[in-house]
Amino acid sequence: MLHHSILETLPLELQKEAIESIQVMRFPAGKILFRAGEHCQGLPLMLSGAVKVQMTGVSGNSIVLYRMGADDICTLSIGCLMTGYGYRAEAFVEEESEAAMVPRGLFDRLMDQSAAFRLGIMESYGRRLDDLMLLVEEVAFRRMDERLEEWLDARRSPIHITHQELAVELGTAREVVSRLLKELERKGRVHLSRGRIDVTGS
Amino acid sequence: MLHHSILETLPLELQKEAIESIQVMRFPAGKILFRAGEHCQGLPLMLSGAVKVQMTGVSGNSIVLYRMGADDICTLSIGCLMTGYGYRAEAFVEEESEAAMVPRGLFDRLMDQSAAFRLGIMESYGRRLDDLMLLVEEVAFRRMDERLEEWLDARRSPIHITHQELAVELGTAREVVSRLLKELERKGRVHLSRGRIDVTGS
DNA sequence: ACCAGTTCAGTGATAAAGTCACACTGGCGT
DNA sequence: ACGCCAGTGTGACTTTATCACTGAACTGGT
Repeated sequence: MLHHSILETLPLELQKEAIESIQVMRFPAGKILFRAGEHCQGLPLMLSGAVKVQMTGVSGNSIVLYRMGADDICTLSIGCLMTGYGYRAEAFVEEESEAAMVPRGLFDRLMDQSAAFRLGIMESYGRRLDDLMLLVEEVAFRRMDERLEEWLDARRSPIHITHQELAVELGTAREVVSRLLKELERKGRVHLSRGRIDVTGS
Repeated sequence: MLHHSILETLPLELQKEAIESIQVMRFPAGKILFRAGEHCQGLPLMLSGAVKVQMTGVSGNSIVLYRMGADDICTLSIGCLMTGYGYRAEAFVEEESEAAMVPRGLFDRLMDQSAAFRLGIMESYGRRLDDLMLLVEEVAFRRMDERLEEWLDARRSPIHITHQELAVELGTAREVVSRLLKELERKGRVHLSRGRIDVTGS
């Protein structure tokens, strides 16, 4: 049930407890894992799939902060659990995912007794910190046309996405994305249709 | 020697080891704790003072990411230690600071044996994550004039800072700060002189 | 006190990005 | 076939970023 997750590396005794007290949940694509303001219901340790975490500003604009994948633990949930404050961001399941929901007591015991688990936690934190630092730099200083082109080049055509969704990926306005894409189409780099972008390598 | 730091809460045995293997260092204001690209020389656990962490983009522009204060552990250093990569940011001492430099071995032992220490680490990580998420939102969506006014209102006049330094605080260009400040001066909100801003409440 | 060098600040011109308002269009359900 | 509406295109305007340059304020040396 625990696949190849970090939980498999636990000493047998702990593993037994883990299997008893952990609930493995399966989330379909499109599901909302949590919303801003909600309180933490347990610590998701991702076993498979992909979840994007995004935040909505006071202005109503949103931006994708980072993504979680297998073996990531939701660091935001740890924070909520510790402080008792609600989430500041929201999480969407992008690909069907499985997560082990670790209860508080077990989390504390794992932190206490498994160096491998601690390492996993710190790696998750490290990745998040890194992702966010890079994002700050991007948003603060890089040009939108460059960022858009990189984003497009990083996936395989055809890309199924609306301009609005793409704007949230980049943290900008829908109109900006529409205009930049149109410009790329004029240059022959892409072909646009409703909800779809074909990148024509040339 | 360890003041009121988290290290005081350790069981006696560990505290003894800590006192033996930890070097308490004192950094004068202005000192550079580390630069981008450098490798980690030990884990600073702040005992007092204030350190700002900032990052420089490829464009050459810089932005202040967050600040560390008493009882913060440098999460960036943990990351460097774990991964072996160099720092992605640089750290400047703002106020004379003291930090306990925790060697790798002791860090592992503390993580293993002290729940309080683990909690401290997770709190530091949580604060950093929070700071960065808020910053992303600010930089991506908020107006510069508002952010500047808030920044000014959050300190007490007179403020000794150059426009360039203030631009790094906000993650923008020096000219933008100069123009916005001039505008505020026209409105009678501030009085400007070289390296100094007087906020005239009105 | 004067000068040279350097840092800091101000500003015009222009480009990029964000905002607001509104028109158009492709696809879906009835 | 029609209406509906999410998705897209675009003009007009504002805000922010960038480039290039000027001048003012401080520094240290003579």
